[in-house]
This record gives sequence, structure tokens and C-alpha cells, in this order.
Amino acid sequence: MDREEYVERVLSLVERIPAGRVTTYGALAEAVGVGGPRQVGTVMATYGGPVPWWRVVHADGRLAHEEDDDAARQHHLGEGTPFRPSGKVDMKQAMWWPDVLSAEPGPLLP
DNA sequence: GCGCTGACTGAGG
DNA sequence: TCCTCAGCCAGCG
Repeated sequence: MDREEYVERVLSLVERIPAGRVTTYGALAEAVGVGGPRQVGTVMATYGGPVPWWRVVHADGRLAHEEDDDAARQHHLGEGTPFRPSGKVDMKQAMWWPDVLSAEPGPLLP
């Protein structure tokens, strides 16, 4: 697939993350099926503006991009995302695994 | 074609 | 918990 389509799939998955839940770069990469976590990171850094980027976190629950760390925390608090005392997201509760089929843009879903 | 860079990850200390 | 290191994959000079 070309880059545009890849970007579109990643963003569409991020949009599907329910409020109060999060997913990881690696999970998104796996759901799309192409590239790796870093590729997803690049996409988010470049095109992630319009989507709820704060719901995409590191594999261990740390919030991405420390400069916006505070803004992300506010969003999560507002959505009721489970946090650990350490200031990281509680991945056991908050992890949302993307539905692989959702990454398909075509009329694959009934 | 080549090297650098990055919103990553997992293992080890 | 935090830090480091190696592996990884694309985009961009």
C-alpha cells in the first residue's frame, strides 16, 4: 500500500480508540500489518494532529512526547483513563487492542 | 545509494 | 523505577 493509505489506516484506528482506553505504537503497527512502531510514531508526529493522539502510548504505559505530557494527562483524567500512582497508564485495564479488520478501509465489514 | 534521525520495544543491570 | 543498548523500519536530505 502507499504511504497515504498507510497513514489513513493508522489514523482511522486511533480514532476508534474508545475514550478512557489507550493502545500502543506496536499494537497499531501490528494491526495495520506493515512497518513497525517507529513508522507509526513518524505518522503520528506528522499527521497525528486531528486525532486523539494522547490515547497512543508507549508499551509500558508512559505517555508519548513529554512536552505534551501534561495536556495528555488532562485528557486522560477527563476520560477516566485508569492511572497508576507512578503516573503511567494502567495498561492492564486501559489497553485496547485494535481490531485488525478495522484497519481495512474497504467494504470488508458488513 | 548512504547515513542520520525518530512521538518505539524488549531485555539487562 | 530508571538508564542503557541493540534491533528495527521508513522518511529525508
